[in-house]
Amino acid sequence: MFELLQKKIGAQVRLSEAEVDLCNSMFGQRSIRKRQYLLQEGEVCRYQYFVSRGILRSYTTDDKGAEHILQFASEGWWMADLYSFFTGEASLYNMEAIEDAEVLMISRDNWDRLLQELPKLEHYFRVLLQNHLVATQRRLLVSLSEPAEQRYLRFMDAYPDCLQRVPQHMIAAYLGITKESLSRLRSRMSRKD
Amino acid sequence: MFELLQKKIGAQVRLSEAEVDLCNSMFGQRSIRKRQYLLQEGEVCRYQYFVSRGILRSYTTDDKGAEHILQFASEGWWMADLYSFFTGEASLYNMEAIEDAEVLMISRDNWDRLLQELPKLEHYFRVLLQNHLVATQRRLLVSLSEPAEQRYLRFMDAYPDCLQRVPQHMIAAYLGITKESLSRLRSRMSRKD
DNA sequence: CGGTCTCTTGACGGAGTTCAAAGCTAGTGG
DNA sequence: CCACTAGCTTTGAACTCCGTCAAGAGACCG
Repeated sequence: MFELLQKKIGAQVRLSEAEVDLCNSMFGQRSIRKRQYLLQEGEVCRYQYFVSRGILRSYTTDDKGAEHILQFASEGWWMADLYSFFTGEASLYNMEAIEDAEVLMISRDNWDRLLQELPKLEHYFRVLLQNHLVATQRRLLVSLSEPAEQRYLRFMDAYPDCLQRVPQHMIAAYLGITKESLSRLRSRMSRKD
Repeated sequence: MFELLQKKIGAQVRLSEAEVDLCNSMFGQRSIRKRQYLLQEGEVCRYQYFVSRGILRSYTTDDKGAEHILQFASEGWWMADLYSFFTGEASLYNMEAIEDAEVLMISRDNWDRLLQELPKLEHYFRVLLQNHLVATQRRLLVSLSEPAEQRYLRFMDAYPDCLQRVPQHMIAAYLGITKESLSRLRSRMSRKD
């Protein structure tokens, strides 16, 4: 349950056994079935989630009812609406399991306590955020500058595991195109090679 | 020169006078004229920059020669290619002054030293990154889900100061459309009201 | 002035959307 | 074990927004 979390933290920060135990004690666990929600638009995001099994997505729905996916999170990834988590404002996002999943979760109170007890962890979270920001900026520029086909190729390259586990209409919603366009694009590509 | 920087840091972390001096001593300064570069694609980003006067932009150029703007940075904003800064890899981005500007700059060595001496600052930088990430994620979803006109309205709302100081073709490059499209969009909008 | 930077306008083309329909697959219950 | 349904993918035809290419008009600066 906690091995993966500690492996990720351990890659950035050295913790004693007692510190590891303290850290783990701050987290709760939860199992969630395919198609169930961890969070729905309008609710406050009360936890940061760490995926230990399965795969989740976060997304919004626009005025026309189309979904737009912010993130897929499989084993070892974090998921949260940080704005809502820290401000207590209602979230704009939905978080849903694509497969049956298990998550570790930490509340705002425990998070504050954790960082107070183990200030070293600020470093871990800073690096985490930094990597997240770098990746998000890349994705933004790619989505502004490249046509759908290249974005799909990049996606396949960056997240090969998702290809197997995520239905295509969700990949389309991640890339910013319709499922029909992705379907056509794929058949065009397979005709070529 | 340093007041603005300390004002921003002070909003997150309380520093003694000695600590403020230590912090400031880690930064260099540089003046830069309109249209000059702080960084060009292919170079390593050796500094993180804090804008104390003027306005900068970071952008990429795609294979067709079109520019795509990642960020505008006016007084009080940070600018850097964090990936290049921390890994030493070549940067994908260009950083250029839109107006004559003054920046504070901190090298990688000094940055490491600074965080070692004043670990409290991890907190400041984590919050900074967090806010940046939240804003970038919003922008990404908006760029996937909303038509150009609404994105322009949002931009005017969020960065009214940039409207005055940044030429329109750069705003177009920020929104992900061509200068021609933005021009037409604006004339359509002014005809309405 | 002459050149560069900026914004505008027009005609045409293309990538992707919308709407509608049909096939395919997997899970559920009788 | 079959029948039925719900979710997923594919295909077609018409349309639309935006990009491309080209030309011209102001505005600012040396």
